[in-house]
Amino acid sequence: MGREEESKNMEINLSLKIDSDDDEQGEEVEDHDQVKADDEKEEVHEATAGEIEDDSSVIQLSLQDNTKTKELSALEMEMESMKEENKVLRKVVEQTMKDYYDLQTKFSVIQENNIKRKDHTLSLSLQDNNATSGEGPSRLIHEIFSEKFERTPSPLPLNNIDHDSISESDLGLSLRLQTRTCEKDIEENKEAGKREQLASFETVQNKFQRVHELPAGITTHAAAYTPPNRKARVSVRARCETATMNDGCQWRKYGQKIAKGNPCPRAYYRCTVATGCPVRKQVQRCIDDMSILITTYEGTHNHPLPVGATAMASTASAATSFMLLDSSNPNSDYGYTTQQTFNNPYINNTFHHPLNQSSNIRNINPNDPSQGIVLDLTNNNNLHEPRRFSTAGSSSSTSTDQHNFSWMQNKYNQQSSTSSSANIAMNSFYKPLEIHDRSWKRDQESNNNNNNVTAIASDPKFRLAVAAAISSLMNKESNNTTTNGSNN
DNA sequence: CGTTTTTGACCGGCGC
DNA sequence: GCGCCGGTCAAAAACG
Repeated sequence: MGREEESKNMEINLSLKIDSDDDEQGEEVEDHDQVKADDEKEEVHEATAGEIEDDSSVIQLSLQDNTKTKELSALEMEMESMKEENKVLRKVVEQTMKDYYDLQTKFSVIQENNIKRKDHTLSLSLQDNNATSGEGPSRLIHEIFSEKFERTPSPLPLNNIDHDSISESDLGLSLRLQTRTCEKDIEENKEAGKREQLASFETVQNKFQRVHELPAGITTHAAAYTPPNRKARVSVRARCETATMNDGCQWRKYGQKIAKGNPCPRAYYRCTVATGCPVRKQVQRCIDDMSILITTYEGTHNHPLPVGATAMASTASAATSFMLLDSSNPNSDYGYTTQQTFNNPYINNTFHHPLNQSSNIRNINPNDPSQGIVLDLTNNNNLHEPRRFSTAGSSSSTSTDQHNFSWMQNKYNQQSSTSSSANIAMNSFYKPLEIHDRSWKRDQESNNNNNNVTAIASDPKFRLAVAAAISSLMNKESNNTTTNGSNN
């Protein structure tokens, strides 16, 4: 801010200088003209008087004329040279201003990149193709599927996916991998970095493939970069009208708090699929957009997950794969250097949250995507106007805000009509999701040089994970449709 | 009556 | 040492 003001001042000062110079110059010119005109008048007047009064003085006067003409021409020459000098000076000032603006632009770009680097979030979007028409995400998903089935001899028994029967329109889902990194740095380290990252990714991938080959063929790379004494975490942002996002697991609410900085209460759930399952999740509305639900998962399930939960786990695995890859990037801010081992023989849906080294895990603000990995299932292009609850009540049910959402109304209806949050329709999980083709295209263009995305997108394991995630979602949806249909 | 939710109390880490 | 704050506990209430 200070710098901006300073620059404005500089600009103003400079422009004032130029103006004043111009004015002075103009005044000088005017003065010269005035002098010239006065002199001429005097000359005429004097000459006339001389002719009338004394003929002998004519020679003297003509001599005076000659000297004055010489003086005038000298003055004109001087003016010309000054004009030239003025032009040169203007050019110098213009050049300086140009340089200044160039520097300013570069500085702002650098600053932006620094912010981006700090806000190093991974965004995975599962979106509804019906929301808009477009080609970007659907093209990727098509690519993933076609490559998966045509090129990669899949060890995966993805019986839910029929290559012939699934078209992108049928699927209605698309996946977008977006990373925000310092593009300049990436460009600079284009060649070396690419090779390094790919190499390190492959190395670690191979390493963990051997250890954590999942039954479904999905490999998690998450374990490597979870610090000790810190449970893996990931935040999922999704537009959701219901109180909680259905992820296929059974959860029991054990607490609710109003966290600082967000009037929306944060709900604490623990997994009840199996006794002693250490997985917790926190659910909180986004303060900026109340339609967005931020779900933060923590820990690792000690039991096989339901299909719907597997979808989320797979997606998270894909995301954590990315994080692993990105952690090999020296530019990365992720501070993971240590390991956490898993006992889970089924699904490692370990979610990662790259914490600030000095921060305690409990200080994580789910609203703060800059603090770690975020699975963003929202359409940021169509962010609604910020909607806030009345802070009068701690519970959303007491809110009298006119922007009440159906999830608020449904909250108790659902709770009363279902014995478990897992019974909430799966549709609520991804139905509100929207597409963002424009950003996709933009990202595609801007990420042409992005090694991470390229590496991830071309990674067969990632593709498998994505495919598995989508297949699980589809399976769940079809089950739900059937269930809903039978219920109705 | 069993299960789940609610909600105030409690605990522990952290900063001042 | 104290207060703040996030997270958890557990008794009471609500629900099916």
